[in-house]
Amino acid sequence: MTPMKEDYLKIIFELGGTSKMVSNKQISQSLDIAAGSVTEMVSKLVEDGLATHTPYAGISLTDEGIELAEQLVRKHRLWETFLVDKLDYKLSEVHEDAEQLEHVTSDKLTNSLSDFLGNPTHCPHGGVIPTADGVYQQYSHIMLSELEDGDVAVVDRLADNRDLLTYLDQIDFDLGDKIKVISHAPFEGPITVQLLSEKNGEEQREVSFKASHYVFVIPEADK
Amino acid sequence: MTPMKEDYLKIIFELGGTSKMVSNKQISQSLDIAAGSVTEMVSKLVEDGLATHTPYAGISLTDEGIELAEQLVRKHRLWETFLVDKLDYKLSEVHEDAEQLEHVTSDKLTNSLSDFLGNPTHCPHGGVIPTADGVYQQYSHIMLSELEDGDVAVVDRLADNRDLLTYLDQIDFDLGDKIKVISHAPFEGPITVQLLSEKNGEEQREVSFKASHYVFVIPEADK
DNA sequence: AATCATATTTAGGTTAACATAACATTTTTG
DNA sequence: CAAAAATGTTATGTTAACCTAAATATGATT
Ligand SMILES: [Mn+2]
Ligand SMILES: [Mn+2]
Ligand SMILES: [Mn+2]
Ligand SMILES: [Mn+2]
Repeated sequence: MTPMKEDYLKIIFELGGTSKMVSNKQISQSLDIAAGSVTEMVSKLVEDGLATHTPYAGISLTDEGIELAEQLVRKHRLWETFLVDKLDYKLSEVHEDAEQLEHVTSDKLTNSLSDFLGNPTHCPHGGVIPTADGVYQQYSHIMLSELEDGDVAVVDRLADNRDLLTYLDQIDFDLGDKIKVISHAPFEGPITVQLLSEKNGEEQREVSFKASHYVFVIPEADK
Repeated sequence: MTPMKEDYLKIIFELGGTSKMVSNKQISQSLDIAAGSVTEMVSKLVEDGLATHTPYAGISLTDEGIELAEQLVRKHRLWETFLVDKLDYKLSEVHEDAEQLEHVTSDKLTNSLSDFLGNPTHCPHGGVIPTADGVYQQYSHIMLSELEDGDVAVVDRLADNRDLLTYLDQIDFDLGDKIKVISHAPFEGPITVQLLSEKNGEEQREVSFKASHYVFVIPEADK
């Protein structure tokens, strides 16, 4: 394994390669690597028994590939937790360092770190941290964009993307906020939501249409 | 910069390349890399303005090279401190993880980590941790092997070598111990020392001739 | 001073991970 | 459904970092 192979595995995992097929283009764009190079690297992952590839159709992970990707996600998210909880990083600052650290993290280090952090179950963005034996609990996948006016939900998870997190930081929109959707502006305009926690009184936030697709929520139990 | 270039810089630094010239062979043996590859890499460091090279004579670091090497030592030793102080690693276990982590440690991470650890001045082996602005305090360089029978000294620093540390761990010989040299066995036999701290009563330790060259001490002030 | 041993450099070759460009296959669309 | 557009693959080339082996320089020994 190399850091590059690991990043390929992780992105295929994150693009849904555990269940469906992922396209060359998705990988190419996510990693900013030429399509031809992706084909080449994918064929190595196939040789290694970590992925399957049906030409022109797409790429998926094998069970072994999934296992490896999960452990990478575990390492990544443990480091994020460390950086935020212990070193006081901001949510938007954490990604680049974790992206590097994950590749030089032995199993011993991973488990020691997890213990040190109190074996956290979620990273600072709300993502689930897989356990050492690869158990990956269910997680939220309802986008804020899917809610309708009047719906109430808790912000459960944010995509791990620097630009998004910087934006949300700026408009002071946080993980854990309980919100009520007030209105949808037309033409892919922003979604206005009201913050429902005690501290926030009547405060509202406008979340851009695009950002609303990268914010995941748990809707309030029906009725 | 790449991890490999960084390791070359660091080893030249550790071999004394700040003041004298270091030979190709020393680097080659320390890194376990073929002599020809070392020549090649050194010429790249020279191109980068980090080292000077006089063919057949040797290699030294430029001021810029020294600065970079120091910051690497800083990162390495901060990680070692973290692993031992926070994650409860044994002294002999820290090296390999720190050797990797040092290469993926941004300046922000370095300084945050230092703060988190209370800005330590010494790594768990007793080595000095350079500060962010590259100040590198004086450190001990008198070897245990240089002491004579009857001399008293404090164990101040241990070379950062896994085999050595595992050995010292086994014979229960620690950093900080105050010792009195009892005897030198002939034919490069072990040095017998007595532990002088309260807890240890009359206990003695036999330190191998070879190991005694990798244990640095501060002798008790004359008389 | 000539020989021999050792250290160093140079030359030529390999592998991993990219790139670009040409070629092949799908998919979309008029 | 034919042509155009998009996507994917293959061919070829580059760079970093190694290697081995041959050539050369230095230093030690007779
Ligand atoms: Mn990564
Ligand atoms: Mn995260
Ligand atoms: Mn290293
Ligand atoms: Mn150390």
